[in-house]
Amino acid sequence: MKSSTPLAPRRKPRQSRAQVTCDAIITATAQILVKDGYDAASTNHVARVAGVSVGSVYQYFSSKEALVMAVMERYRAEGLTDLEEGMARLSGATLREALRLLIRQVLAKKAENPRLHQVLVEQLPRMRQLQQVDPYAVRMLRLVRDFLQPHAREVRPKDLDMAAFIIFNTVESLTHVALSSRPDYLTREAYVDELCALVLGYLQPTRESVRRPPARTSRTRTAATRKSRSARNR
Amino acid sequence: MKSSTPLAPRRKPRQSRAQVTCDAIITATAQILVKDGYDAASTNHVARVAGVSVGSVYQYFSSKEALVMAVMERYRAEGLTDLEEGMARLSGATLREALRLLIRQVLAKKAENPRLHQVLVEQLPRMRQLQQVDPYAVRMLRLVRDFLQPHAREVRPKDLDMAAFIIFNTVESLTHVALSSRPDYLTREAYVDELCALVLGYLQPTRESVRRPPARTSRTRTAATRKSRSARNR
Amino acid sequence: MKSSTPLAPRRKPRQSRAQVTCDAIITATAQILVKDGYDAASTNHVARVAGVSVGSVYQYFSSKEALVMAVMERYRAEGLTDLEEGMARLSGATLREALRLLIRQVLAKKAENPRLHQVLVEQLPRMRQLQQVDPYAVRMLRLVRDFLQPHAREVRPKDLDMAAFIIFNTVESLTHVALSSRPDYLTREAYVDELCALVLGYLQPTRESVRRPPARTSRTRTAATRKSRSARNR
Amino acid sequence: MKSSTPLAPRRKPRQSRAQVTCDAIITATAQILVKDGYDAASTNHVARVAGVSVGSVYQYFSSKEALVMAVMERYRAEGLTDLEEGMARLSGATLREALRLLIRQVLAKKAENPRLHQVLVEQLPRMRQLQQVDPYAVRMLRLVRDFLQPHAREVRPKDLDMAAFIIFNTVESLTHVALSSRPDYLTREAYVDELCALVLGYLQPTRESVRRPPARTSRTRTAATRKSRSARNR
DNA sequence: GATGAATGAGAATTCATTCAT
DNA sequence: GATGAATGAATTCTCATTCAT
Repeated sequence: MKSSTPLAPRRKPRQSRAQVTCDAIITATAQILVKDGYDAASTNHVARVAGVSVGSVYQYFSSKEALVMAVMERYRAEGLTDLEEGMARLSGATLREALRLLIRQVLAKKAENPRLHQVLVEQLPRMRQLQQVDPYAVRMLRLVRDFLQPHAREVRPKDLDMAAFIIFNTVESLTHVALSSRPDYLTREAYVDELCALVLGYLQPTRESVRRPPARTSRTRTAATRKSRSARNR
Repeated sequence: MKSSTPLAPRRKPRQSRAQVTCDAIITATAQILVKDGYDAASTNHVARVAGVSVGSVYQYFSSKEALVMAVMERYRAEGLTDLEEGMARLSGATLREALRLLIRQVLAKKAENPRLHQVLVEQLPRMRQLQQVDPYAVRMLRLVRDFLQPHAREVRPKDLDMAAFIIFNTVESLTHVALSSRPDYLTREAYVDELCALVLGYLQPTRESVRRPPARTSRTRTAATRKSRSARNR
Repeated sequence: MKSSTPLAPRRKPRQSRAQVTCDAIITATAQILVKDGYDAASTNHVARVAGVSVGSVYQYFSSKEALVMAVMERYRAEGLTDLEEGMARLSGATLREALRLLIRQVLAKKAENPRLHQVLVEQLPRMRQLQQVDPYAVRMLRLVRDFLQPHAREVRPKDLDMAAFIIFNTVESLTHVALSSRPDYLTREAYVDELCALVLGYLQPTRESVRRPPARTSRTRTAATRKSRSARNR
Repeated sequence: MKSSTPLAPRRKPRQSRAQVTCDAIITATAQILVKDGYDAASTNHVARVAGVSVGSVYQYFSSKEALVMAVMERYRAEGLTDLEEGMARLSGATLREALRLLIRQVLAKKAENPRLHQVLVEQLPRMRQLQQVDPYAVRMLRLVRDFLQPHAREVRPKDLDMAAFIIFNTVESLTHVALSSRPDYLTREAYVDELCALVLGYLQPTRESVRRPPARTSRTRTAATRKSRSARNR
């Protein structure tokens, strides 16, 4: 349908005024994506909103796709940075604590600008057809894997790459799908609990992994919990 | 952008000839979606492939969206039926066995026509904007919930609706994402194992839920594992 | 720069109203080419002048080039037919007489619509890049060759294909160039004389080939002419 | 369409550095014309290839047309000089010898850079619309006329201006058309022979003008030929 | 019911040209 | 003199949709 044009920005602006223009264009694109969706983000519309001429848009972006790509890039770079920082702050936390923090962060990030998130995720497959590899996804997975690595022995899955893939995508998807079809879940602490239970139950199926607040002596607690649950379910 | 037209087929054709035409149109649309993607599925193209005139397409479908919607409807109806039948065949199976069967079925279904699945999933959000509620999703969730209900006492989550939501979307998403970015996973039994572990670990976190074939001496081994892990975590 | 699109008309119109539209489009294109030149013949402009929508233009012609091609085709078909008819009327004429008639006809044809002729000739090379072979040119040359064939023994050149090529292009070019840079020549009988002299001198260098009116007994006349000319040149 | 801007270079650069820039621009234009054709020769592209900014291009050339014009000018000036030199070397040669040399030279010149020649010839008409008179053509014709002048008495045509026009354009056109549609002819000595025959037959129709090497006993053979032909024609 | 010709708004993209720095 | 960012009119072409036959 479309000959594959390179999606990378066309030229790196050298003069500062060019940088301003370039930023304005990306920002305008994001705005339109949020307000009116992908189809409304025509290059002319973007130019108009950015307060520049179409020509300027094409000076920096070789196509409409490149434009969306740039927004995506920016958004995902943020996500990556956030996650990196989040993880940096995690030293000393238990796996359970760490997971809860990270899941909460992912939810918060997406809830921050749900519309943009939504539109970008919807366009991802389209972009992937054009870009063979998705360096962002690769780095994200690596991050999760590196997070799991030190816990390798406490954790059931042997294939940490697959585990990272599963965990990352589970959290992403469940956040995303809640966002679009059960927004009420996003504000319910129970949902976070369940996500944590899901991931922890996957990583450490023999532990009781859901009760909050975290107990001190895991062995005893587990036994207790198990008993009490049987009681409840009776 | 677009005035919201009703997406239901325009007329239920009563004559069998008309039914044939209508089917041909849906089939043609599906074909094109699979072969060339959403953008290529122009109404004229569909008409040509279906061997009818554009006029006839508009006789049965009020818009392009209605067309895609019909394909989606058909595809999802199949999925629903499959799941219903799958569940019907489940009587007597343990939760673990049942889950494995169902997960395998979902994977198989999607792998059957990955391209169509992909395109339709990509278009889902677009459709959702037009249809506020997604009756298919509702029924799917109900099905999963009804499946969980009899196991309510063996299972940790108390909010079975949320559990159904989480399980259903987890399996769907992980199948989908594997399809598009890790097709190799689809053929690896280990991936099915992990999905089962994920869901079972969520539903029954205190049980050992992954080893295959299912261990007979689970209690002992579980205890042992638990001990060694506690040791490590100390 | 441009991926090579097929230049043949897109669809043969089946309904008569379509034929009307199609003709109107070609006629409008020709008009614009004549009045404003190639660059002005934008598809929108053509549509406007033809009194149809751009969409209709693209229904029948796959690109702007196809449009010009159609005009060319029509114009050249006329030229071919004219030449065929002209030759049919030639039975019994001597080579000299025949040539004079044909040359006069070519000149007349081009003078008939000089502007159109000019524009089309200018665009020929562009079209040739798109169409590998030029069937019209082939047929024209064959026509000239077939005209020479019966005279093969009266005529000096042995390679009749090359002779046809040379004669045809000489007459064409000299007509064309006169048209664009010496329009005064077109109305001067002397110019026709010279063209005849050129071609005849090429075909039959030993004959005296220019004097008008045609003499009866060629042998005597030739001798006489030769003598008188020497006298003049003295 | 376009307001008629003067086509002469904007400023004659006096500083040598500027001259270098100016040359670089013309050379770049020529290069692009050769490699990618007229449409690809955008001013920005030219600037990039020339290693200057668009602004600099417009410092020296008032428009894109002026740019192409400059290339044309340069190319044609070469042609003119070549012809002048060629003629200067001709003293003592017979008309026949002279013609053969000149024709060969024209062919060689065009074959030297066929692509450039082609592009420029295609653009000639466009340029002519802007420049009413073509001083180059005028000078070329004068040159040919001056060449004919001394032979005025050996030569049939009396209107030497028209003769120059015809000869010049015949040779030019037949070279050009061979270049673009019968490149094989360019390397065949027979083609040169035929061109010579054409021109000589035009200038001196009573002489035998084609046999090569030039016959010494032309009178006898000519007579013989004439006889046999008359016989055939009888 | 069916056809397919016609529509036309609107999309992406280019490129000659200007002008502030 | 030189730069290159910015311009924006203009162009090609598509496609969902309508409606006369």
